[in-house]
Amino acid sequence: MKSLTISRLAEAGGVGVETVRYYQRRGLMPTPSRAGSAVRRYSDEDVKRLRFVKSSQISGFTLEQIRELLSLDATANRKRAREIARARIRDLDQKIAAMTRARRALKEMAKLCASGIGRCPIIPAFNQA
Amino acid sequence: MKSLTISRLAEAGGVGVETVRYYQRRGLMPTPSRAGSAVRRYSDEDVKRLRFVKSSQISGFTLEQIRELLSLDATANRKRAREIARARIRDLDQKIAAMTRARRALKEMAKLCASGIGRCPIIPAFNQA
DNA sequence: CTTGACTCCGTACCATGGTACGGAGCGCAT
DNA sequence: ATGCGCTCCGTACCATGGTACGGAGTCAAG
Repeated sequence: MKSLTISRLAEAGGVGVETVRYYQRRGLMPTPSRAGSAVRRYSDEDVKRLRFVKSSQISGFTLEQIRELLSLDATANRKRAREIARARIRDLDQKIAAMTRARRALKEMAKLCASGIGRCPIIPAFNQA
Repeated sequence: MKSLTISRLAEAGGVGVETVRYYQRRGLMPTPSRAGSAVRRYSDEDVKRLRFVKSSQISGFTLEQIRELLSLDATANRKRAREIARARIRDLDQKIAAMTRARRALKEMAKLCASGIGRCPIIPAFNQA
């Protein structure tokens, strides 16, 4: 079960060893007991947890929000869990909407820019999109 | 034309005065000449520029990337402008995809969580989505 | 049983994106 | 003309999310 060293865990999660330690200090990753040995060992569950942290980060969540989401996995308070999930979904919807507008604006700018009429008008493209 | 004080500009852009000054230091906002007076004045164009910075930030661009995008507005190098636009669109697509997956996972978790079977399984929800 | 790689932990340092502070000067209304 | 609030500028400080360093200990292959 717990067979990975920290460097293997980090490798599997696509982060550095120092980053894993940082996540431990922030309460995002466990610090397993040393179980007789002098080194701590990690499981595949820990790899999944680490990957969860990474993908949540790409979605723009702060480490604190990710810590909160992870705490839901083990919570008995379903009401709170659903509230938090709803709040994060709202955040995502707003950001996705902003990015979709930005994407449209960049496309529009590239088109006008290619047409060769005047300059590459990025500010109006955004402020209208 | 240039009639706004810095505090009016900041207000119109929804940021603080110190933030505008910071953007000036970072080359994102102009530092207009004092034109005889002791205070610098800003135009509606500057307000638009400031709003552009703000909305680009929500889309996850760094200030450096935003500075680059702003520089396109005045550039004659259309090829470079289109390349940069394409790069930023790729960034957006990746982030939008990640966020869409995260949204689906949160929805799924909320559903399972509401059903009352077992816990609120957030990690598997993400790692499958 | 040594040697080289890895672990552990504390602490320091870094970049990004601000926010706050403080002194000096200016400008407008009373 | 005087005061209140704003401006200007430099500098300091802050939170977030790492990254680096250094010393002591450990493990495992030769």
